[in-house]
Amino acid sequence: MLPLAWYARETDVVARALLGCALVHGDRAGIIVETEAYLGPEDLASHARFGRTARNAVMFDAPGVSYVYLCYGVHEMFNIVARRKAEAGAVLVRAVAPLAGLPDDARVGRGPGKLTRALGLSRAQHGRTLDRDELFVAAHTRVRARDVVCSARVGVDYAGPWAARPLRFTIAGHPAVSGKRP
DNA sequence: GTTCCGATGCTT
DNA sequence: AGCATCGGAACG
Repeated sequence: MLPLAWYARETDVVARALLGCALVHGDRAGIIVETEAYLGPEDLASHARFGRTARNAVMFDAPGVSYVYLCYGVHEMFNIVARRKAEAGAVLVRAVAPLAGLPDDARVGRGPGKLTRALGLSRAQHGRTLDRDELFVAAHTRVRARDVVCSARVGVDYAGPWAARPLRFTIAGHPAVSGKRP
């Protein structure tokens, strides 16, 4: 299990480091293959851009805590608070490959809304520290630097200059990465 | 194959 | 009003 201090680094560094790690919820688990870093209030794509609100408050608190919210009224999104000294920061987990307790089908964890459904994550897990048997992240597979692709984040075109920043991290060519097939 | 659109509810 | 999405319908 990764200790809470592991998340107390720059948000983009944590986003990259989460690739290949196992996200475990109860008896279900997936290997993280896609993440996005959302920086502090200056990041116009981040929920933190409006400052601290009722929804995003945990982003401003201690690292290693889950931030779960409902998107488009339909999908639960699972984030992990991660930052060093910035005012706020979180990593959106966008895709996992089945590891345990899931159908052996890359599609079930492909996309941020799909993975939360597959792993049974919802706002019930919001604000939980990731240091309990029930919900945690563990080191699993080492991912080589040349197997990591950085690109622009998905669905943030409104964010002006921040939309193009390479803050999305994927394992190159992995079948569970969201989006179109290459 | 691509593009378009409705569902659905919470946030500012 | 708009959104850190998804799946199905419509179209070529």
